[in-house]
Amino acid sequence: MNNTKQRQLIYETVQNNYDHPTADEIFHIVRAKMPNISLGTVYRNLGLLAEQNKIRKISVPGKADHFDRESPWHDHMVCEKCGRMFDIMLNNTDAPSLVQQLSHASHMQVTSYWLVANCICPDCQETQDSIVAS
Amino acid sequence: MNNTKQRQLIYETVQNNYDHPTADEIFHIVRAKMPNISLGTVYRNLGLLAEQNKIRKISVPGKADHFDRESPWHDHMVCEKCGRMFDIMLNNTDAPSLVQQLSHASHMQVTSYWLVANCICPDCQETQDSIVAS
DNA sequence: CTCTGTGCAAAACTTTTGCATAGCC
DNA sequence: GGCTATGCAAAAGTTTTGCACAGAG
Repeated sequence: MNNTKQRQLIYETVQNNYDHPTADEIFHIVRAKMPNISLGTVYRNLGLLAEQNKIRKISVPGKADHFDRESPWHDHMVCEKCGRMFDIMLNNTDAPSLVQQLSHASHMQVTSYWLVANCICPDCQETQDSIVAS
Repeated sequence: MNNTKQRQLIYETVQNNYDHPTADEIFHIVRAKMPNISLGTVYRNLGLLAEQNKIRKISVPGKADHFDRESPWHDHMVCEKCGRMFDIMLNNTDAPSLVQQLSHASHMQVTSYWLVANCICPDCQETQDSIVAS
């Protein structure tokens, strides 16, 4: 895998971004610094980088995929009010991992999973509370 | 919501099918009985029925959505060899539900989640074993 | 009769791909 | 120089939507 300027920039962009951007959002960010880069290149490199576990791809039902910087394993939640995506560490206790729970319950070999939870984030919860209270 | 022949047939088709068909598969099944039905009608009704919890929509990353008959809550696994989809009951024990686990770990209100696991099903596991053994 | 749903086709949206050219090693 | 990657645009795959007409209540 060659080390091209495009690939490097795409990688750094994801790695330095904490907002779980989509491919299209990454395209626009990257394009500000490299005006000729194409969307195809962004998709190709996001796919390759994710395949090598240098970044992570997060699928969301019915929406475009999001991408996350490389970091210790965690899951994701999406606020159903504002749409922002949040990280969540499911296994901060010594409970069985979700893969273990799934294997155990199914009696099959489970290799991985996709999980996205719907939540109401603290900001939106507060707004909701103040509406209810008023 | 009117009770049309199309809607009724689509509903029955999903309800009587145990293979987690996609919209397109449902379209072909239904079309055998009602040759003029359109794909748009199938999509519209699957969406409506899922919204009213009369059937369930199961998203799979990078693939078309699948649909499942109405039945007690369960999650889904996809065999990474043969692609078949299986039901799984995660909560057959008295362990905390996944929603509880997520709420607890995140300190947010979790309303629902989407989960699809990758597995190797018994049939494919067996094939694999016999290859290894030979 | 009125309102909702259908059929058809076009469009929307995301992602992938073919191909000629450019750039890395 | 050879091989990989890029840019561009077209295509693929799934799902949604606009509109005129048909059917349900």
